[in-house]
Amino acid sequence: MPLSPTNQESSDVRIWLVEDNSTFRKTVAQVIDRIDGLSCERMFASCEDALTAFRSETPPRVVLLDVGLPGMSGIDGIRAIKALAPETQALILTVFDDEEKIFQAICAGASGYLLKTAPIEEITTGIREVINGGAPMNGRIAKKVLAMFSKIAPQPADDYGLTKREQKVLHLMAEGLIKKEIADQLDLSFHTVDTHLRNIYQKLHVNTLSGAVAKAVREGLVS
Amino acid sequence: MPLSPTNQESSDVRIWLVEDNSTFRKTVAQVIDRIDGLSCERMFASCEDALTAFRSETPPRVVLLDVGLPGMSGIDGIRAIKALAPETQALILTVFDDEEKIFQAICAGASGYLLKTAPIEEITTGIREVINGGAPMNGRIAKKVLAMFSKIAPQPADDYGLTKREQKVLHLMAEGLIKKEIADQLDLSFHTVDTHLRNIYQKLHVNTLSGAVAKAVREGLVS
DNA sequence: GCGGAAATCCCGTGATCACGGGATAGCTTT
DNA sequence: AAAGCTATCCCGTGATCACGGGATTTCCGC
Repeated sequence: MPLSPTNQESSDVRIWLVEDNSTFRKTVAQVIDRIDGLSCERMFASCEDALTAFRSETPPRVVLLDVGLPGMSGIDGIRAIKALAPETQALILTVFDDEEKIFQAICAGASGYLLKTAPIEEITTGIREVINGGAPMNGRIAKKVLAMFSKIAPQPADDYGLTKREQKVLHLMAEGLIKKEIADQLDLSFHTVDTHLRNIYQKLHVNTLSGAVAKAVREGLVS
Repeated sequence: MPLSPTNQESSDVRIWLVEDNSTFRKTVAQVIDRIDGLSCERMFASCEDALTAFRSETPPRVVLLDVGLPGMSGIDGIRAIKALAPETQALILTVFDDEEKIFQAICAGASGYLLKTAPIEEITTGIREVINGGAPMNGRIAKKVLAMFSKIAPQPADDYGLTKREQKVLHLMAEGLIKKEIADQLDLSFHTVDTHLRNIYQKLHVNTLSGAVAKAVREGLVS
């Protein structure tokens, strides 16, 4: 005799699933439903269908998305879902583990990245993690995220020995001001600004204003 | 009767530990040694001591580092260790979970970020993970990493309706070329480049070349 | 097939820039 | 005290830019 007639859906964490492969979809749904406290409430075969539901129903706590969907991709799906329901945590569930996909998914607002090739329990533990404020990721994925991070983030960035004044001039140039305006703003003569600029050219090894500004912005020499 | 006289250190994964609190250091070492296949071979109270060993001995597979060490910090320690032994995986083990520390640690080359406040088993599972090519992170940390990532990375970025040709011109401008040079390179007349540039100014709402280039570089309109 | 956008080309003028020459004053380093 | 760097200022010239006018062709959508 069961302990309760099991009608506690109201307290279950609601989960939606977007996956075009019906076999895999059903398997995942079953696994989720078997977990206490989780309920795979809705399933969709496409982002378009899911978005319709997001527009008309109470959004779930968590949504699992495949990447390789017909029509709108899971990546774009995340973006759209996040726009409609920022509180919903989106988890990517896919076979792709290339940096490009991971990168795009994270930037679109994914809260985690699970691999279909992993044991299915990783999905349920992943869901638990994301509910607890975590960001579940397959180990290899996490490694790649860190690698990408340290790659894109830090430029030790020479300042090319620019003086304070030169930096200031360069900064205002990157704002689109012309020499005369900079001179006014810094309460200098036009000629002074001109001289500073010449020194900047020399130090940055450029000979045009656009080149200097581009280099400055690219390498973070200016705000 | 034990199955073997336990002298298989040679096949154990060697781990070093850098932690100034002697109590915690011994605890962690014990926990690690108790795990089959892991051996906490050396312990240090400072990065300086550890670095001496890194210079004279065979580097370990994994090194655990505290952040708040006297003398050289664990962050700088990672950088130094990675320079001496790029193959060694460095794990941060600390009480700090602020974005700045995490950020710096990752950029220094950390392979994971474990919290002292977490159950101690997380340390051993973390070591296993990193050995298997993963990047162990506390859930909250992982979340923060993703958040930072999507913040610093890429803006959806309007292209301001720039045409192909305009983009190309803008790109070359950001390389520091002058109109004449661009005209030559694209096999165009000077006047054409000039016209394109005017249209660019209009679309970007700027009225100087430097302003356009700065905007383009800042918003990723050009490579 | 007709309008519109994109891409191409042209002229001229006044503003701005790049860079060649300078110079002076203050401050640090030696 | 001399040397070196920074910051400031000045002149002039030729190159380049910004922008006001145009113009023609091609291609795409309706």
